Amino acid sequence: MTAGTTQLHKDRTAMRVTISDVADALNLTKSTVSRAMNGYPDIAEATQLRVKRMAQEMNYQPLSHAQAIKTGRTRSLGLVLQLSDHDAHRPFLAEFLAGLSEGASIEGYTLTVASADSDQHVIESFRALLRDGKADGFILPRAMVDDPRVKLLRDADVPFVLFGRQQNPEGCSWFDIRGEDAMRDAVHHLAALDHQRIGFINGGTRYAYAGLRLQGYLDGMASDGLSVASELIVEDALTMADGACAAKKLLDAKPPPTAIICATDQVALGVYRAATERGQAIGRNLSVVGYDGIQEGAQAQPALTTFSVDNRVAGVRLATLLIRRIRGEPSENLRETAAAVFLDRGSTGPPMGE
Amino acid sequence: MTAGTTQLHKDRTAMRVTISDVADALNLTKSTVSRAMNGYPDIAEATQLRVKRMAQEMNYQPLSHAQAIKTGRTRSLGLVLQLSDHDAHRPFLAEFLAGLSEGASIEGYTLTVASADSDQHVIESFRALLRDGKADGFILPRAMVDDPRVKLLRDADVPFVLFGRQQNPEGCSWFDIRGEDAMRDAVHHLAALDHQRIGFINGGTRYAYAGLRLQGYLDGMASDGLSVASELIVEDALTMADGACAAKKLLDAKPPPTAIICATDQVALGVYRAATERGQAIGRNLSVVGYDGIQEGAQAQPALTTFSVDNRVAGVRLATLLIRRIRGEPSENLRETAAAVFLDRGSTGPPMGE
DNA sequence: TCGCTTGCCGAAACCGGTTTCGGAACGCAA
DNA sequence: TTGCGTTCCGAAACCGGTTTCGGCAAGCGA
Repeated sequence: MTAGTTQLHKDRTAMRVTISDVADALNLTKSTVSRAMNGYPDIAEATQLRVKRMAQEMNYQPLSHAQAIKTGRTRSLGLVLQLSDHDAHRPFLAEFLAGLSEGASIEGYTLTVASADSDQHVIESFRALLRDGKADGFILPRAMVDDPRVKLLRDADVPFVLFGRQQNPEGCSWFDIRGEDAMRDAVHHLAALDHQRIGFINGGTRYAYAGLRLQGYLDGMASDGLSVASELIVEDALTMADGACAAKKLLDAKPPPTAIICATDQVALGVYRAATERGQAIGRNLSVVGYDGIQEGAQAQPALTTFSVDNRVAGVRLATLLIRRIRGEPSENLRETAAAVFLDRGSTGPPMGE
Repeated sequence: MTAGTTQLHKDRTAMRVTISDVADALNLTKSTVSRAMNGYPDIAEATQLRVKRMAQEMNYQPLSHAQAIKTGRTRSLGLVLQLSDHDAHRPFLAEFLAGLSEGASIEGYTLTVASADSDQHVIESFRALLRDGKADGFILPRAMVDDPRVKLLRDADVPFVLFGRQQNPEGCSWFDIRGEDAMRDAVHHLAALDHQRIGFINGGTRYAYAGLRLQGYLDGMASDGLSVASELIVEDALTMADGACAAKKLLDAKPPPTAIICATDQVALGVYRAATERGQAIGRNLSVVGYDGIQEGAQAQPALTTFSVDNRVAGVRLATLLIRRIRGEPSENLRETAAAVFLDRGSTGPPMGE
């Protein structure tokens, strides 16, 4: 009785099954069980099987912090959020976290989250988490162009994975969405509608994605035989307000663009605002394409045509990549990209001759 | 040389200062150092001081997972996010996390985050985190009316704190914003503008806050001598769409309300949409008051009058309360509430006689 | 002066694992 | 048979802490 097979034991450690329990049950020593569990070659295959089966049966799982004391690794992934970041990524955070913790838990890892409000504090967080063995490696959200986190962790030989790519790939692993492909596709989409003057509002230049997306836009324009006008390109727009401001500038060009591609949905919504203020009808007088797939875009009038990014999947992939990295796979084997999904909604249409 | 005082050690454990190092430096045994650090009474006060000073000087900090193996506690706070939750709380998440990890790190704790997509999985996450010593206690965001998490953790005698209050307070600690006061103040604000027919759209009834806010609304109406019309109250609106739907229902009442108080900003923005579709001008034909202080409210036209909640502070408070709870303080000493801050913006005005 | 408490600390066991080392048992060739 | 190399596992040390236990020395009263 009392056994409470799956209860949240009141009496703490009372009923944890330890490695010794398993060893006793098999008439082996704990050293043998340990080596069997960890796949050491000097254990007979039959024994290894017996041990693993029994462990399964007894529901034994080694205590991560007990192994950590010897191995130094505690089966947890570190994530340091940088808050001074404008709010752009906040809507993604929940899904991203869900993905990370899902990917982590599949392999028996957990996720440790810290936050910091400056580059300096991010570094300090890394150090503290490592020092205390609270993280075996790190996920770096929002890869930056000259990322100080990368420099640090690479030099220190600490495993990490980036959400986003890196110019100098040495020692870097990553998962990323091919934003450049999306921008190129956006151009094609608009060109197919007969747009000629297509503007581009890019995101924060400190982020690695900006360079890629700009290139995608340029490639698209070139491959469609469209000429690129420098006055139709604005860089470094982060917020909705930035987007509105940039849109005004673009709409003041002469001739103005008939379509604007935005590196982020936030910015695209800013374009909505600016255009609406000028009495331009989105999707008719002005076509807009965004990127990210944030919810506000779906609710805008008309719904924003955009490329949606699955941040949950990104989290899952990043977690599994990091775990493989921690387990010793070389970083160059651990690089993945995926495509964004085009959502053709209401904010594009053929250009209006006026 | 090479010492690399504060480097992110490449060579792993190589240079960690252990309890034995401190003991050697003082010509004491590690048992003495341990007891001194933990304030055992059988250590001379002078010795305790010497030890602590030396520890400070040598930058010694016990390895949490080394102590955990004996004590069972690992100095980390658990947070299990429930994703099936509609997206309402997502914008808050970043600030909330920042607050939590800030409050945690002040006391040398870290934050472990997991996620789940059902009540059942939440429970399993709790269990897994406890089992592996990944959490000494839990923060429970979004207190629910009959919260299964509370039942479980209370019975299991695991420390936890709620963001939100609980009807049956036994064993519960919490931090909460007094939404009922806000709703009451909203009524007063509108009554002072001469509104008589004031509608109320409440949030999800499964959440603990809904009951409180409704009561606040009712109290406010009563204390201002206004009569409450049941057709002007809608419960259980979670999303913007719900808000729009509820608003339509209210506006169909005869006579319709001249003002609507919403338990959340999300819902208030839904009211915006519904009202605008009917050609009602917010702030003129219809006054609206929200609650939460989300960013979209500030950008709406006109800016939404609301009560802003500081989720970062909430996180800090919750973390420190939980740590005190873990350290043994009785739960009834660990209950705090704070006021929301009224943001008088553009969405309210005197009722228009028509 | 003696015995007994009390204050303070060291010795050693312990926590739940990992890892090194050595040796028993076995197979096989000489 | 002996000798030798493998295969496989047990014994024991170890990781960095905590905690129990016991003993020494000082302090105290008789």
